[in-house]
Amino acid sequence: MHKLLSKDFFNRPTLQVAQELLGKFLVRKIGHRKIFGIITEVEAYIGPKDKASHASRGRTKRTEVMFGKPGYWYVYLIYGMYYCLNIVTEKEHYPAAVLIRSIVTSDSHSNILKNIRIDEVRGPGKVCKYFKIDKRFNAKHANKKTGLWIAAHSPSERASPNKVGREDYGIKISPRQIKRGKRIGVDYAGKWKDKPWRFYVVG
DNA sequence: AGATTGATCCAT
DNA sequence: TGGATCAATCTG
Repeated sequence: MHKLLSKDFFNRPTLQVAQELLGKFLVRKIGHRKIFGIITEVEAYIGPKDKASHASRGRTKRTEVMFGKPGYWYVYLIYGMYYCLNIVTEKEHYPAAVLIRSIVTSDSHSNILKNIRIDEVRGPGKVCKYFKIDKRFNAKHANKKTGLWIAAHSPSERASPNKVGREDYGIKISPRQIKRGKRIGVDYAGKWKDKPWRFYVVG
């Protein structure tokens, strides 16, 4: 089983969701192929007051999705060139989301826990490029029908489930592997710019 | 450090 | 309607 993360997972405090997303699998289905990666870096954008968040300008056509239901994608174009992927969190009408900044990837022939052929994709623009994500996903539910979702376990068909040392066991991130820091690229956000709402995996 | 690039938002 | 801005990335 792939254990697709559901609305209940995202309908919680954003800082908690953000940290728990580390180690989860981002999965993109294109035709019959699946691309997947393990989430290694995220940032939280929380509430209507957070000046670093697009939602601080209120409900607009663009930010509407952040005020919507948890478990939906918020995808926007930045600098006219790069897409950024967020997953909406918390209850409807409270604007919050988690930006997925980095992943590590491994194809189905690899064994992640054996550390064979792991590629890092660092930066939200590069994550979207790697997964072929664009505005079409904006405001879509994160599920298999959409073709883009988050799972607790690897979608690999090859690995055996529930065996330690196999991909399908999932990735356990210990608290000591998680670092916390300021969000990137939000120096304009006044007192909000220094909020330690970025989480990333080391080692 | 500078260029790139276009959707978005708000003040004309 | 115009123009500043921007949750980034690449090249020097």
